[in-house]
This record gives sequence, structure tokens and C-alpha cells, in this order.
Amino acid sequence: MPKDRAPTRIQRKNRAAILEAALNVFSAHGYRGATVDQIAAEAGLSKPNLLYYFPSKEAIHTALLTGLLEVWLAPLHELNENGEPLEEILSYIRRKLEMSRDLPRESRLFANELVQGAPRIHDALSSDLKALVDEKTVILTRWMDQGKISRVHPYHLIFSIWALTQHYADFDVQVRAILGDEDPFEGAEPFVETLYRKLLTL
Amino acid sequence: MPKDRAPTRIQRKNRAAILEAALNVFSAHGYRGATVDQIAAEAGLSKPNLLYYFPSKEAIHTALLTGLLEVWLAPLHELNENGEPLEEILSYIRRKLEMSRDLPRESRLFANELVQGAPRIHDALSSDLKALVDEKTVILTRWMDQGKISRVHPYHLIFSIWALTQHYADFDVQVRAILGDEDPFEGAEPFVETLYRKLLTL
DNA sequence: CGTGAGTTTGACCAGTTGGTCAAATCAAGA
DNA sequence: TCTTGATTTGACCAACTGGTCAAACTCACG
Repeated sequence: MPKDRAPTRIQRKNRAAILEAALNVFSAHGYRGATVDQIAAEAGLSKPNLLYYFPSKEAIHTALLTGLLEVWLAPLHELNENGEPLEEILSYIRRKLEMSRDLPRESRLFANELVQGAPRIHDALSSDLKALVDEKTVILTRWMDQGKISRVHPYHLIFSIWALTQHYADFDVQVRAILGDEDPFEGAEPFVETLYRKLLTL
Repeated sequence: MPKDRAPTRIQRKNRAAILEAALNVFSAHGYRGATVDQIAAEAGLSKPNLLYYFPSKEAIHTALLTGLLEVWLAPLHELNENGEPLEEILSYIRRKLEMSRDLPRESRLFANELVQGAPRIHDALSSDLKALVDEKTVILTRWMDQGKISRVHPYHLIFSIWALTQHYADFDVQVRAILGDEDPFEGAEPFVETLYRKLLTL
């Protein structure tokens, strides 16, 4: 247990290696399915050495989740109320789709946690996430009031975007089992763009 | 291990109780997160007694998955090539949404399996599921060729329906954390109906 | 009733898992 | 170089897990 001074070079390196390894293991096997030994091996450390940097398996998991939550919510944060409504929403969708393509482990990490009832991030959902979504649905509703986009249920609009974009990362195996060689994202991008353009154009 | 005669009354009752309990436990905690003790307790049996009916934890899991796969795919099976195209698709969506509302455990069972790479049903995906989807996309493509519905990527159309409808069961916690008291399905039904009507109407 | 198959259980086992600890090793500043 | 705190490790532990087994019990049916 290092004292709470400024972290040393080694501390920074090993903590980063552990979190990287934990992301691999937790996202592939879920919390319960991941073992500390596995994470330690993947990080190139012995188990006791890993537990020198994090007090427990759960601590690694929550450190990962909380650390990645802001990364995960960044695309929605960027939704700009002063931009062109339809383009803002389409950009948001594109950012989410890119994240599914480029950060599938992060997506599956949250998917694993959510599908099992979010026992470890339930609080963040009903505070941080809810606050962010509430804030952005106000903007969406204003755009609808101003006749800039079609009137639809703003919460379900956001849910649909999450569902559609994250599906490609979370259920990747299924998508690939059906599409075979075809790159999922090649077809997905124009599809979702058309979908939301038609939905939101008056 | 009962002989392979006709199952007795007790066998039928206990096997059903085990599968019901296993559905609860596996869907809530995933394969690795579920314990045989937990399933036995929930089924009202001792662990050795449970293992008298199923040879192993994995056997219970695969029995569940394979038994439910056809239930799960039934809505798509019902998509009728002789029906009115848009109405057929909308009915399919409604059936899937009903399943999310009425059978969320089944949805999460598959979600858990898929998000972890489908180690135990990979074969069923690339054979049964792929065959079914291939068959139905032919119908969708024909409808598009005949100018009955808009031309979109048929596979991604199906993926989007899965994503949207199953989202409400699989990520239920998240949806409820944001919607609060509001019934998710009340808003979801008209939303998805509008969405696909706009997408598919020429 | 009796009897044989079907059912249930307590005791047990080996492997795994998260976590501890004292001792050994290493690194960097005085 | 020397010392002190940071880092690493092998040995270990208790709890849990999936699974086994022989013995006990129960049920249906002749």
C-alpha cells in the first residue's frame, strides 16, 4: 500500500497496466467471471503484487467503471444546444457508433454491468447519468417546440440511439455470425443515418 | 439418474422447477455468476438432488438456452411473406416488444450469453439463427424490390429491431433509473411504431 | 403389505478463488 | 554508499464451488 504521496513512475505504470488488463478481462467475462489471477497475469504481475496496488477485485472494477463513465458519456455531453438540431443529433449518433467500433471493450464492460442489474454503478446511473439525460432532453424538447425536428418522446429517442449503436459492440458475436465477412459498421452507419434523418425531419 | 423411460410425475415437476429456478438465477447473474446451490435453493431442492436430475451446471444452462431459443425466435418465424409488408414488420416489432415486457428474464439470459461471446451457443447462432435471418431478409428484399417498403439494408433493419426492443429488457435498470416511475413500454411502443413507419414508408 | 425402482440427503472431496503476510528485493535521494 | 521507503514474491489460508457417493427414504404397484 503506497502512501498517499505523489505516485511514483512505477506506480503510474503498474496501475495503468492493471486497469488495461482489467478492462480486457472484465469486459470479456463479466465481474464474477473474471479472476484476480487472470487480471494479474494479463498485467504481467503476480497476484499479491496486483493487490498491492488495488485493495480488492471490487476496487479494480469500480475504479474502471467510474474512470470510464465520463469517457462513455462524453458524446452526449458534446450535444450542443446552439448547433443545427438534426446535424447535432446525427453527429452524436456517429460519435456513439465510432465508440462502438473503437471501444468495444468499454461498451461490453458497461453492458455486462447493466444486464446484471448494475449492482455496482446503480447510484451513478440515477444521479450523474439521469442528470445528463434530463439536461439533454430539455434541449431536444426545445428543438421540437421550435419545430426544428419532429416531435417524438425525447427519452426514448436517446434510448433508441444507445440501443442501436451499442448493439454492434455488445452483441458483436451475433452480428458477425449473421453478417459473415461483411464489416458491420460499413452498413450500420448509412442505415442509422437514414433512420434518424427520416424520423426527425418534419 | 432416472432411466430413459417415460418421466414420472416427480421428474416432470422437479425438472420444470429446476429450469424455472435456473432461468431466474442465470438471467440475473450470468453463467459464471450463478451457483448450483443458488439454483437448487430457488428450486426447493438440495444440491445433490438437483444434480440427480441434471448431470452438471453446464447441462442445465444449455438445456435452458436450447429450450428457449425457439421461443425466442418465434416472433421472427411468424413474419409472413404473404401479409401486408409494413404491417407484417410492425407486428413483428410489437411481438418483440411484448416479449421484452413479458419475458425479460429470457431476454437477459441471451444477453448475458451474447455479451460474453456466446461461448455456449455460438453454433446455434451461425446455423439456426443465421438460416432464419437469411430466409427473412430474402422476403424483406423482395418487398423492397416490389416497392412495398423503402430500400434499407435488410440485415441492419433486423439488427435495429432487436437492439431497440431488447434494450428495454436487457438494460432495464438503466431505463428505469432515467424514466423513474414512468412505464417504459408505454412510451416505447408508439415511439418504435413511428420510427419504423417513417423509415419504411416510401 | 412388500418390494424394487425412483428419490433424497449428509458427509465429503478436490480445485479454485479472493485475499494476507512476513520476508526478500529494489530504487532513489542524502 | 547507505539507508529508507517502495516494490515484489512464495507460502499460506479460509471460503466457496461443482460434483460424488453410499446410505436412507418414499412411492407406486402387484
